Amino acid sequence: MTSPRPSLDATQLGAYFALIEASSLLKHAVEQQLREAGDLSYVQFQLLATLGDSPTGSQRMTDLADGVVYSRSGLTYQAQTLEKRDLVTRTPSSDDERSTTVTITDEGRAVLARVFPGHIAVLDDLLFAPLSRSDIETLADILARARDHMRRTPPRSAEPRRRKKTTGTTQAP
Amino acid sequence: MTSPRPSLDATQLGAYFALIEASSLLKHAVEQQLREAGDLSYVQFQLLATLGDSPTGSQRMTDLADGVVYSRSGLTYQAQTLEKRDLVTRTPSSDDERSTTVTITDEGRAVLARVFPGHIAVLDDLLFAPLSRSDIETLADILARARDHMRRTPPRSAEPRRRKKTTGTTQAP
DNA sequence: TATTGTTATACTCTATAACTATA
DNA sequence: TATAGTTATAGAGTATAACAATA
Repeated sequence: MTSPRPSLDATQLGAYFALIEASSLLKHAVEQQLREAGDLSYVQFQLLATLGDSPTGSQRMTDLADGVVYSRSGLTYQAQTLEKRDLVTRTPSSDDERSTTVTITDEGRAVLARVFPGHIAVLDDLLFAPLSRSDIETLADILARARDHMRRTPPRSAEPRRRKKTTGTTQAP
Repeated sequence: MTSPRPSLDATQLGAYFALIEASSLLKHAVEQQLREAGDLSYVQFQLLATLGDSPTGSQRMTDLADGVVYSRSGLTYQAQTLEKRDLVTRTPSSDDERSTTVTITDEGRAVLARVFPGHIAVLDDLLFAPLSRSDIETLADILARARDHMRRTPPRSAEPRRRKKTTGTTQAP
């Protein structure tokens, strides 16, 4: 199936560790800033930012879950939390009664606006400061390719929630 | 203090998102593999791997915490969990009675060995597959610089646990 | 007094499974 | 029957603060 895997070489190990450590340190710092500036967790920020980016300010739950969160119940939990704070509203979709449309409120946008400057400052200070312009471009290019590949490659067993077209032959146990 | 921060440009945003998303997807996949293959969380794996790498198979709690975990109580919790499973032992340090020395056991090494092949397979399939040799080298270089910078730049307020040398003038409240 | 580590505790987050309702 | 979402629930993980013991 997959060829022999003796081990990783030094370069690969270095890339792996650097990726994990850098993202972990960055996320930690960002989480702290988001908590202080707007009492938001990272996931909550991601949800608000996703909605804020959308032209309508709205998204279906499932689409939100695909982008940000990994389980549906987890998203329900976060959506409830945000709704309690009046940062989003949830309404039944008009076209498909099963769906719920989540919409960012003015207050939600206000929190985003309050949080953004510090957020950017953290990124500038921590991530971009030691990198050249071309470093950043290269980084974006390489990691985007890796990310796109990962999105295309579902974790071995766990089949994707969202089956594009039932290929049919998946008749196993 | 810090100069005006209008916003991030497209490249910066791309690099930031790609970093967060790629690392998040990768970590998720790795966590699943570690859980299935050895019933380990990522932090637990990091702790075991750190100990396994050490020439003596041992580390002081504080040194472990510095490298892997963020709060000391969090490390105590994880160390207890690992000790219950006989994957590590904890003993008072001989030189400094306050310290605890954590040591990986044979069984801990066995779990590591059981988990490694799959771990590497996930990295190969998900992270390295879409990247060229030189991509990987470049990635390692850039992210290592970013990581080192972040380690040197403590989050604005929270002073580092480990004060190198008391600069003295910190005479506040 | 400062440092190392543990404990008690509270809270956030996530996931699984069962359930409802609509398509 | 399949899909969208919620609920109940349980478990893992983390952090804060108070504490004990040693330096």
